[in-house]
Amino acid sequence: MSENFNDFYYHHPFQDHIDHGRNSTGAGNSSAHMQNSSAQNLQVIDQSNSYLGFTGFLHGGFDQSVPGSFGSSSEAFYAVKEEHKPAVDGGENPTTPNSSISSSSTEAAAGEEDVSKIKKSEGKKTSVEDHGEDSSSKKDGSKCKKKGEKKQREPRFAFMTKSEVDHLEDGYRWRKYGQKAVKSSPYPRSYYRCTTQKCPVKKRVERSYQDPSVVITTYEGQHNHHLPTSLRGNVAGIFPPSMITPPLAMDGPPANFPDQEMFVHQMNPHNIYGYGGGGASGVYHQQTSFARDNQQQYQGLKGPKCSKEIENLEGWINHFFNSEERQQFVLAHLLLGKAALRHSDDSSDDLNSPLPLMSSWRKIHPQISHIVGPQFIEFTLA
DNA sequence: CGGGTTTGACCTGCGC
DNA sequence: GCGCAGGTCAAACCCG
Ligand SMILES: [Zn+2]
Repeated sequence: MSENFNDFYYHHPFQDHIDHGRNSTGAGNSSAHMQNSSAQNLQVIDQSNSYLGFTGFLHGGFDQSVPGSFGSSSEAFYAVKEEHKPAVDGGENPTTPNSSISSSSTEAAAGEEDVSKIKKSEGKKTSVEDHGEDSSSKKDGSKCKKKGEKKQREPRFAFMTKSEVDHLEDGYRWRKYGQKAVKSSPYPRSYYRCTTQKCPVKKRVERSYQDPSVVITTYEGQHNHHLPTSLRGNVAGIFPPSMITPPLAMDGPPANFPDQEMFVHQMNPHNIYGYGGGGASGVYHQQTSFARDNQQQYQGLKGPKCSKEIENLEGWINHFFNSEERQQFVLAHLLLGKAALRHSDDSSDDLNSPLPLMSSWRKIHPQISHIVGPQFIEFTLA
């Protein structure tokens, strides 16, 4: 009952020296086949309230008609957050889901270590080992950076997921290539790279030091291949095959997709893993509801106010929905974001009613097939 | 053995 | 220039 998640509030100045011991690092369960740790732990997530917030935080994506003085460079920050509680077992016990969207005007300050600190250069590796014979120095700093060929940071997508498992299964295979201690956090950050050859995608995984139950996964880059067949089954049930296929088929997505995105998302791993069963239709199981009284807790969250943001979001939702884009997570989050957005913006609706109403979701996106219970929605993306 | 994880060294950008 | 912090590398391990 102790809702200690009020600190979800993203970035935080660094003045918390929470160096209480060090969490046992990697936790080791990073086996490619998640199953093991996925299911059991999620039970832990037992909040008494549910809420969802959406934060639109962009800059550079399009004219900064957004009031607040956000970010600094061309960064965008979106945050969708939701808390849920496994009210499933045995059926559902709707606990009077309140609905509300937190929207404060705080400079969301993109996650300090996640988004804002993205540096531009990192292409240091030199795959050309042409040096002479000696070259005793290992990697040596003499990297011949190809002129202006510096790889710029690609879009990043960060997800905050409430989970006991550090490394969440997402359908792709990853190889860990590093781990570092995070500045003011007892938890380490792990670096992974997609094992598919030639695929540039990387991701970082770290546990929030503010809320240890939350895992922050940051993806960088786009896969240039489809999901490994071996693992496909695990997510096939979540997203339609059409979204797991060729990426390059993009038909000109809205040009204003933010450079970086931050999604604060909390979902039940159960939905992801345990869902593969179906495999037939793409279903994204998401529990959602709103709690208005939590509102003030999220000063860092705010709903988008300018219609531009909405259009932008809309454009992307459609894009990901219609194209072969396989950013399933992105779509899921965009939908969630839109839902939140709609709710906050459209205050004409009674915020007291739970969002999970067919009519509500229909408005958000027509393709959503049906809803399961007041706190559980089922997006059938097909 | 092949493929993934560990883990300390090494790089690099940045602020002081 | 130094030191810090985020990122990478890669040799040493681990494990099926
Ligand atoms: Zn990949």
